[in-house]
Amino acid sequence: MTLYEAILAELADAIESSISDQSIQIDSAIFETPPNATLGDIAFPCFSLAKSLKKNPVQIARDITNAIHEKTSPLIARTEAKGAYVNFFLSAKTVASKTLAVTLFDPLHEIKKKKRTPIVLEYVSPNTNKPLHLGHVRNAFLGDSIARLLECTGTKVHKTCLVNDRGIHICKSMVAYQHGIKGTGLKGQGMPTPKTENKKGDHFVGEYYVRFETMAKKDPAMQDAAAECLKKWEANDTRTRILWKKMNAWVLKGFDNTFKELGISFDKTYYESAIYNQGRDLIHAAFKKGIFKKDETGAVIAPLEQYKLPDKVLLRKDGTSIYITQDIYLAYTRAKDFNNSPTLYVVGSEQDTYFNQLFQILKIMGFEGAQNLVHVSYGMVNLPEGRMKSREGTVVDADDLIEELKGMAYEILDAREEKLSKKEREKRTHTIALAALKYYILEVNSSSDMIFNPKESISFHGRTGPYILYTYARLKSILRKSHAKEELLKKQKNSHYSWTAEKNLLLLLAQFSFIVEHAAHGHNPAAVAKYLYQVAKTTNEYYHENPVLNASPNDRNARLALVAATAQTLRKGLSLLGISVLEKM
RNA sequence: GCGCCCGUAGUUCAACGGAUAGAAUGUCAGGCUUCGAACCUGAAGAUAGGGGUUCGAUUCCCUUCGGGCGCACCA
Repeated sequence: MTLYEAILAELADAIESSISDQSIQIDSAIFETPPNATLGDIAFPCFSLAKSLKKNPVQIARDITNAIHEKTSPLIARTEAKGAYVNFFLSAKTVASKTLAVTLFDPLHEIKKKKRTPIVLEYVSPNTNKPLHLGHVRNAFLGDSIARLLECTGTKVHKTCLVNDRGIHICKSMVAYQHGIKGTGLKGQGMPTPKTENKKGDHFVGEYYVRFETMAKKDPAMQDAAAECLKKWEANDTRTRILWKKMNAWVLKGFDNTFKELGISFDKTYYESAIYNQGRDLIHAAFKKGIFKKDETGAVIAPLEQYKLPDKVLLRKDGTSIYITQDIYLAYTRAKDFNNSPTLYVVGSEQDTYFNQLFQILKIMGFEGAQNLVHVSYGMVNLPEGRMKSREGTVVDADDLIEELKGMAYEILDAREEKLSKKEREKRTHTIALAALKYYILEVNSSSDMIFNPKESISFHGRTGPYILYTYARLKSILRKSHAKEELLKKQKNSHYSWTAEKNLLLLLAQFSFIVEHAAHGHNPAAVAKYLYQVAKTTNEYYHENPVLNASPNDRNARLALVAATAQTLRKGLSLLGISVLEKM
């Protein structure tokens, strides 16, 4: 049980003991936060009791309020009935001692003690023909944050990536690269490389992909050349394979750099080229059992009409495999690799139908873990003018975006008096830039589409990552100037907090583990992001009004403890979003 | 055509079926001799239209209009 749940449970007990019908159980989930802090700290709506008690909910609220008094629980300072609501005003002192006892030490201690089943996560899964773009960035941040959330609840997460490193799209880059150059040796002496062009490998290859598209518009033979290249690749043609390997290596090296910049890592990477051909036996076996059918052309299909899904082709009429063939195979492989752990696929919502098909097919094939596969579907990132289209050059490149944000952070840092070492300046610009981007993306509910306006969207003011970083840095600054010992602050948990300003912040801090657990369970980093903004905003309001260092000695220590607890919560919460903090900024 | 998703301040985002629909940004008006102004205070500003269900609807159902995404022997 988290701290906040314990508080709610205590209120639920108080309500239960105040009503005559002892058989009624109060579910703590129905407590609410009043729309306005002046109404109370926690609200209990009485509508649900109206039926069982056969009374007007307004009257019930009045009765409960009359029956609860200060002796009922040390947590409750007073109660007020307002309409059908019982509004609880909590004792600041009790909330403070409960909250600080937890947050000053380890805010998430309670929830990480539970033993939970390990989980496999698949995310990002890029193609190796062009650089990563904003869509991949959303995917990467979501997957990474979901992994962090699950990990902090005590769940072991195996982060996996499926690299789509073969197919016609890669062949297009290869064809464009070779175009017009005949007779070069196997090692490609004299050909441009990322090194000779001084370009990141994925950008280098991506340019050839773009070049292919422009050339193909004028010369239809290019498409045939790409198809020919794919055939050769599948036939294991040496020259083709060597070039493919070389270009893939460039791209993957580029990806590594970008992932490193983004702070993303994987435990295991699967390559499509290594598995794409291996699902056929599974399909054949299932076909023999009569689970799948052949259509009139001879292709193997999964009939899914009874599940209200479109039928799905599993093997081409020539017997070769397609994308889903390997995904089926991968499900079995991964189950073996990770001991049948439940699997989360973090993939865009445009593939909702595809994953319904995949999971249904695995189910009818009798795949053991089929019930434990979840498509974590996230919305598209659109531009103000619509969808990002690589052919029209409207994609937002991940590397460019990071550089632009770093530039903005640098300008602000540069405008300050403080002289920084090169290393420190780089650390700060990077941290601030990534905080802005991660917060901007994670703060939106993941299932929603979002619009990204490159010119206006990212700012460092208001509801942003840098705002929260800034709040943290100021808190740390206060703590530094106080010269207070940590041990001293930890003793402050029993201080007398009686001011409403502190209580707002304390109540928020009390909710931290509660919020985190729900966010982890719901695969929903946005809940944490929103919460952290609330904490930062409340903190700013608080120390703007209430001096800490210049307060009376008793208040000073109590307030310093609150500052320490808040900083701790912000740091921990940000880390769940993959955002690092700065002690100074 | 069939299926899924979405229409909330100028803009970008919130709101377990619950109290006066919240923020941010932009606009306007204020606040640095005061722990860091990447901050704080205040003002104006919104549920696409029409029906229903409910004590109560931004939320659920029907419908109209407007967007997006699927319905590949592409990956």
